[in-house]
Amino acid sequence: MSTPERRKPFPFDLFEPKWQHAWLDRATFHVPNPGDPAFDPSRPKFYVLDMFPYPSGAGLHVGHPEGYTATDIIGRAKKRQGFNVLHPMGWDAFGLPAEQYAIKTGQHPRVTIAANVAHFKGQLQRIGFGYDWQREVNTTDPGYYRWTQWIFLQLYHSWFNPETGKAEPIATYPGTDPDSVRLAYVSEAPVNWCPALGTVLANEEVIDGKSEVGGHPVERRPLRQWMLRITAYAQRLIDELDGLDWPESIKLHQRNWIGRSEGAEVHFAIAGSSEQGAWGQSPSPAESPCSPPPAPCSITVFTTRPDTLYGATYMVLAPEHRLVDTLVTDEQLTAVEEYREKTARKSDLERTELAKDKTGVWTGAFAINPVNDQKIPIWIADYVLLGYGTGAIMAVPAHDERDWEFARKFALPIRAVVSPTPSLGLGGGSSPCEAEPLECFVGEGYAIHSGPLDGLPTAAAKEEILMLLEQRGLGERTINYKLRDWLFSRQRYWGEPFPIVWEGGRHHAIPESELPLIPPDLEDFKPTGTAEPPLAKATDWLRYHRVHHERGEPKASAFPLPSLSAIEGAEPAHGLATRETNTMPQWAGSCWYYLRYLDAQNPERFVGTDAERYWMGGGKPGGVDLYVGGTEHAVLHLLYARFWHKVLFDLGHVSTPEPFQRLVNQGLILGEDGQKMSKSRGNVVNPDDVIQQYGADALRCYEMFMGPLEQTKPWSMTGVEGIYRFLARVWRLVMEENQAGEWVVSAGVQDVPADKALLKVVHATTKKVTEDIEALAFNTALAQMMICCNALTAANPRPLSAVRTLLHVLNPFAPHLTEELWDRLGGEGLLADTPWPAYDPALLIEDEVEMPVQVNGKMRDKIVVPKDAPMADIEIAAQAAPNVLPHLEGKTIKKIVVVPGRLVNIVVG
RNA sequence: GCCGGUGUGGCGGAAUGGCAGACGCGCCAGACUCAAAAUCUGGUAUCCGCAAGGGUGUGUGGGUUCGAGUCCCACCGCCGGCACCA
Repeated sequence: MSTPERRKPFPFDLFEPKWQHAWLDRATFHVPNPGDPAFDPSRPKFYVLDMFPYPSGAGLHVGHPEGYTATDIIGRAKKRQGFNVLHPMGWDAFGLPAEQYAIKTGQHPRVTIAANVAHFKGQLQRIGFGYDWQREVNTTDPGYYRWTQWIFLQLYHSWFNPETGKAEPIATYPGTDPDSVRLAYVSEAPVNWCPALGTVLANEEVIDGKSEVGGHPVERRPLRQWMLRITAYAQRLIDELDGLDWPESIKLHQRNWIGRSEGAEVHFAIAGSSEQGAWGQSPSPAESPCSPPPAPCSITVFTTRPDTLYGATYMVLAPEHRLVDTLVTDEQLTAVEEYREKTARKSDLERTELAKDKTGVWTGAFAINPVNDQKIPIWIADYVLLGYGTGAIMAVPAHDERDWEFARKFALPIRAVVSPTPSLGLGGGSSPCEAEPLECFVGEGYAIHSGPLDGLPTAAAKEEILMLLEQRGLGERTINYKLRDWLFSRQRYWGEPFPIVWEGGRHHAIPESELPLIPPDLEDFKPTGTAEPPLAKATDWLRYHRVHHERGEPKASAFPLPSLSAIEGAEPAHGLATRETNTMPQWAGSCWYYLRYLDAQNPERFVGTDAERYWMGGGKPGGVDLYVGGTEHAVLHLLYARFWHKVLFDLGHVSTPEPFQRLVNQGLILGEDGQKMSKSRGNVVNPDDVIQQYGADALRCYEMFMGPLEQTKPWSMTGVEGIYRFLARVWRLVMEENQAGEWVVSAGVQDVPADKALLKVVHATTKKVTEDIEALAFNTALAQMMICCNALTAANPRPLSAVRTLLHVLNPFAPHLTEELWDRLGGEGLLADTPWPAYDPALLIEDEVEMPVQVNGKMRDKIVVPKDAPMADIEIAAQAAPNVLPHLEGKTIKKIVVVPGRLVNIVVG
């Protein structure tokens, strides 16, 4: 015989779907835009945003609902507190994860994505999230990526004007070669090529020499690629963090990633290539045949310590440096070539992680240290990176760990020029001292053995040498950033095609009227295995036929597009032009999705002006009031989105300089074993199973009760049961079973006034929950509601008004249960539409207060005194307390500290 | 190596410089039950004590203060990130 399933403590399986449908049918969480008939301009706006998911085949894991529940609680509470709440959701569906999944299953990504989106959406709806589904976006929808392509064209048609510090239309560029300054440009630089994935990757997508997706090896390879000039915004991306309410750790992370460092570029003449001795002889740069701007006979280095220039005893170029070929002597040619080949074969991993042991070879050439005319050897070594600074350094082994190591290994001279203390420098003067220091000193101190700099503290020495270098044209102040331009093209099928055509080796934008540019419907969308993108297989699509616009140029065009024929003098209608076959990276769609939500259906613009001003407005730099997501996006997504937003802001398309005002990172949820959840560990918790067994409200409340939102914390199934029991107690507060086994409203709930103590608990709960939601302290809000529930359970009869208040404040956490009980108790309309309760602070004040009494800081007894008893009375009562007396015996009272309403401390000696 | 975070009962965690351990889990006892589950009630840091009460206690060691989990200094452990960026 089959055992009937044990009866559930409350019928969540029946009422949860019911209320989910009610919210959908009534569009409870739809919010109108300015201009819509239902729009209420008297309400303030609140834009609360989740990081939208990749709809992968695996479905949601319990990490997703953590942040999503937090924002849902905020959104539901704010709505009931009188805000127009925008809380949307969408799908980040282009890119590698989706495409890899499609390849694995052999189905077209369009098909798998549609299925995955349906799956994800169903899961989210079963948790009861109050999203405005009328604003749903999908980055792979032509109506969406049309505008991703449009934004790319804005980048393509713009340049960063250093004078104004802003992006401007390319037409304002005074130079002759606009292609050299566009924010979207083509580069031939070496890139991270991943053979297994068949694509290049951004620096950020390569971890330890392996691809972030899949962990495949990555190698360096020169390829023609689209780049976005994010480095132009480096300074603004640092500076404008200041106005944002982000965790300091994330701001710091971004600052470090951008990696600003102040220093100098110094020009070193190459010995033998021309006359040298610029320091003492020719103060005027114009007179020197070999003076800067750097001619081929000099090497420019970047340094943050120009004050150590006198200690530069050799020089190192990156092995790939352009000048190596011209510098190398015949004797050293073989060694250099061998070394360069060996380096090229090394993976990034070998070059950095494993290779703490320095390697390098001498080129045979010498440079001249411009301050003392010393001949110093020029080496190549792979500890110098081509991509940073000028790809060349002056080596100061006495004051740089890496140079020190290298100099020791190859027996190069080491010369101390900074002393940690001023006294050590006294005897030194300017006399050369070749005695090698015993250890490397990288800190700041006082210059020694440095001619005119001697005795100066490091900061002043830097200033002095910079002045001298600049006077003589031997160097200049520079600021360098670690941040590189953003490699923006991928050799994959599943991404936005570029709105670009090639003709005679040159690129041109297609007109906006031709957007969206839809990719060809390839049957075989797998990577080609070569650097040739899959789109190149679509021969028909590839051929570009210029569309003649009978109705003239499209209206939204911000800048007149150059005519192809005008530039090339060619006849484009004959198929001479071919489309760009690269596609955009996954990040493209997520760079601006928060803007599309504002006006998701707009066919005319990427976002309507009024909608953008309203939802992003509020007088702060960032428009989104609260953005919740994981730390894994601390630099990539958040930096890219800020960059695009600033470009759009500069060009006048959006009204704020920053996208996200307040950012909160939810913490990682670990498995029950305290380990990171993963399939291989078998500790993955599926939210569907939790809902099946305990209901959506229990899932939501447990995720919030686990601990502080931002903290990493382990899952516990018994913890879920604890919350489940709490929800069941709330249910039984209102409902009981009759003899037929049906749930009916309990006779214990009566319309009677609450007594004073109960009233206090209820109002204290309203206060605490209201404040804790604001502070995102959901765990303590739930703890208070448990206290309230326990107090109500003990009350007989249970006052209806008090029960209702608990339902009010519990509603954002457990929306289904509270909606059901609200309905059973005869509440009007949906609880989700009901105004948030107020509390009366007067009810929280006690007539009498209990005060602990300490003697010398140790708790001894407690006294109860009237709320506003005079200090003197309190002191007397405290000294008379039974458990205090023995501790005062034989001692003299030195002092009595009375903190009104808190405690008394009697100090005795 | 550098940067950030974090250390509180058996567990998750709570605590504007003012009663450490709220709330929940677990455990123990009791009620209900023929019995169990569920539910309800009470207890539960640790040591001494029959108890009243007392000693100790928020990673370690110092300091500031009438009073420190909280503030300051120096360490230690764990977690995360960056990593030859000149």
